[in-house]
Amino acid sequence: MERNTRQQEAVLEALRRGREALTPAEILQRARASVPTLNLSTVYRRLGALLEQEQVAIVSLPGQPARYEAACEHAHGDPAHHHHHFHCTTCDRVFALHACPGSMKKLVPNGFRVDSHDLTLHGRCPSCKSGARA
Amino acid sequence: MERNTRQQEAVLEALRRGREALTPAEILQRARASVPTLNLSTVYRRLGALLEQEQVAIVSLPGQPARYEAACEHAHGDPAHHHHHFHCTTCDRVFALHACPGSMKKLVPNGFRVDSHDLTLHGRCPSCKSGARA
DNA sequence: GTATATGCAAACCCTTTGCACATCT
DNA sequence: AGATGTGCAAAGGGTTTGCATATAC
Repeated sequence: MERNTRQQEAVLEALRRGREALTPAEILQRARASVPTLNLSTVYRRLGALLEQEQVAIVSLPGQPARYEAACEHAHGDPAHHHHHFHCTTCDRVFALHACPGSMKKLVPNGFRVDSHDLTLHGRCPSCKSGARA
Repeated sequence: MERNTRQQEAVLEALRRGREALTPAEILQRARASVPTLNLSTVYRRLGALLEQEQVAIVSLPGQPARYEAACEHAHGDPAHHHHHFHCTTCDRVFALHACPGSMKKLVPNGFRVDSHDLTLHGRCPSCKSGARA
C-alpha cells in the first residue's frame, strides 16, 4: 500500500507547477522549498513509483540526464496520453507538444511491425526566438 | 593531424560490418578480434573523432548506453544523411530507416521555430516478428 | 505495532581524463 | 625526434541499492 508522505507530495507538486520536463536534480531543488530534508534518492524512488502509476512520464535527450513530466491533464482516462516533445536548443528546456504526425507504418520496410514511436523536435522556443536568453 | 592506427581501423570496421548501431562495449568486443589489446577508452576516443568527422553518428535510446552507427553509404557528399531509427523491443537492436515523414513544422504552436527532428520507431524486427528470438 | 518511506553512504554503470609509454610520420 | 595515439587506472556524473531510522497507517 502506498503511503502519503510530504516528500511524495513535494515531488509531484514540483512537476505539476513547472510546465516543462524537469531533471531529478531540478525536481530536488524545487521540492526542497517545501521539504528541506528531501534527498535525491527519495526523488528517484518517488519518480519510479509515479512512473509505474503513469502519473509522470520520462523524456530523455541524448547526452543529458533524464527528465520527467507530470502526466498530461488532457488525458482523462487515457493512461498515458500520446504526445511528443520540443527541445529548445538555446535554453535547453523541453516542452510537451499535443500534436502527432500520425501513423509511421509507411516508414519501415516489409517485415517490420511498428508498435509505437517517439518524436522530438529541436529548435527555438518563443522566448529564445525573439529576445535574448541563456 | 590524424594518424592511421590499427585501433582506428578496427573500430570503424566493427561499425561497418555490423548493420546495426552498436554500443561502445559491443564495438570493443568485435574490434578486439583484430586488435586484442584494444581498450574501452580508445574506443571512446576514436568514436569521438569519427563523430566529429561525421563518419559515424550517435543513436541514443532512453535508459540505454549510446550506440554508434557508420555514416550511411548513400550519403554521397551529404555530410550527415538525414534518417531515422527502428528499435526492436524484442532483440533490442537498432536499425537505420531511410525514410522520413517530412517537415514537422505543423506540430508546434505559433512562436516556435523548428530546426530539426529525431524519430524512433519501436516494434518488432523481421526476425523477432516471425521466429522466436531473445 | 508494523510495514513502508526516508536519508545517508556506498555501489554501479557509462563515460571522461591524467599520465607514462608506445607508435606513427 | 616530435607529435599523436594507446592502455591503464582513477575520477566523474547520473542512478540505484543496503541499511538503520523515522513515519504513516
